[in-house]
Amino acid sequence: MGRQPVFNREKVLDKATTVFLKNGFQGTTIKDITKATGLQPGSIYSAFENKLGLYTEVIEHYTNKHISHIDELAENSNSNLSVLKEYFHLNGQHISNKTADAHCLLVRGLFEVPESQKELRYYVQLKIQEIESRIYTLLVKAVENNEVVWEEDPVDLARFLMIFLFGHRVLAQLKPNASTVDSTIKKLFKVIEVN
Amino acid sequence: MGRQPVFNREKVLDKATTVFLKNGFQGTTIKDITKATGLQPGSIYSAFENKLGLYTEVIEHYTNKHISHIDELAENSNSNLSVLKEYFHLNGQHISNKTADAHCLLVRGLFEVPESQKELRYYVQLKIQEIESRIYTLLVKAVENNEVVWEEDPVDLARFLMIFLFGHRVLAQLKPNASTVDSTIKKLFKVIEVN
DNA sequence: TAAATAATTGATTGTTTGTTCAAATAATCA
DNA sequence: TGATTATTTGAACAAACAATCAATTATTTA
Repeated sequence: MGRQPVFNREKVLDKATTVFLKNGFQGTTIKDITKATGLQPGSIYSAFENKLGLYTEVIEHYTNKHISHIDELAENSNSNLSVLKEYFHLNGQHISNKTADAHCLLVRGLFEVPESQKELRYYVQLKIQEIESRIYTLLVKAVENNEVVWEEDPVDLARFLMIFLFGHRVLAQLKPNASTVDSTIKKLFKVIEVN
Repeated sequence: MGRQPVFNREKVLDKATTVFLKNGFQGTTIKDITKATGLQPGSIYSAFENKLGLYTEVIEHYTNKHISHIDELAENSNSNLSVLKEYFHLNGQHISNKTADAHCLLVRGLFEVPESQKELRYYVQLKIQEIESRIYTLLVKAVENNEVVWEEDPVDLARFLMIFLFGHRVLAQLKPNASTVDSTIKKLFKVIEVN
């Protein structure tokens, strides 16, 4: 009974994502959100409780998209190594794409979600772990299929790749050109690949 | 003529560094600074112009310390590779030290200094380049001395190591344990080292 | 159609923020 | 010592902020 929300929640989250991606959590005002979404403050607060509630939902939205993207890549390929490569190269293209906002909500969240927001911090860390575990699974299969050489625990290699991904997110802020980014990724895989 | 400032500028910068390191630029209020330094708002504004001026000087202060630390390491060693290793391992120890604030002002600055603050953004990028160029110089010498194997341009390897350093700064936010961090660094050097 | 229910509006609120400035204070120099 | 010059003080200010809520509007159900 009663009215249904007049706005499309997905679309609002997409627009809010863009704003948070550009300005971060602390750098984004409710006014920014009202401008971007066309919603009034009251509507935002009624739908998302408060700024942190909106931000949390934006992070969920953003991350779920990202993770299902990885899963899609994995489904449409029979080589585990090539899935990893493609994922890294797509990320690389993204961070060297000058027109896009090459921030990462999760990495950025790690820096600016204060210690006091324990739940949200934990959530961000959990989502990063989910990405790492996808990489781990792909690596284990790749080692089994002799696509990758790694004598030790694949957990370490997954962590190694994550550090590299993190590093690229920071590098993104330096607006590197695509060829530089691409060559660093190639070097990374040359290290672990069976040739 | 007239009074001299009653406070020690270095000490004030050190205390302000701690605050900015903990809360970031946007997360730090002048009140936080007055609490940490014991200075009144007026004194801060008289000495540093404004919040951004203080922050800029804090970044200078912090980075100069960091860079002279690298230079000291280089002076007190005759193996260029071991200088690099030590630098990376010291960084690794720092980010896995639970008691320390393992943020990095420069990396964090990249994320939260807004595009509009062009000068400061440029300055942060410049300081990062200074670190990269130290690493580059050490690498060139290490390759010359056959401590490191790298067929291609050392510029690429320096960039590769920087990405790794960046990645560790992000990893720091996940409070990794020291052994994990240490093993990732060892793996990194195993890749480039002559054995 | 009427009553009930829920979302939307947007001016307003109470804080918090960065910043200012006139008065007070201390150091310097002649 | 006295005059000058600078810093220090901290209350006060305007602007920006997250959040609120009574009034309004629209939708749903009976």
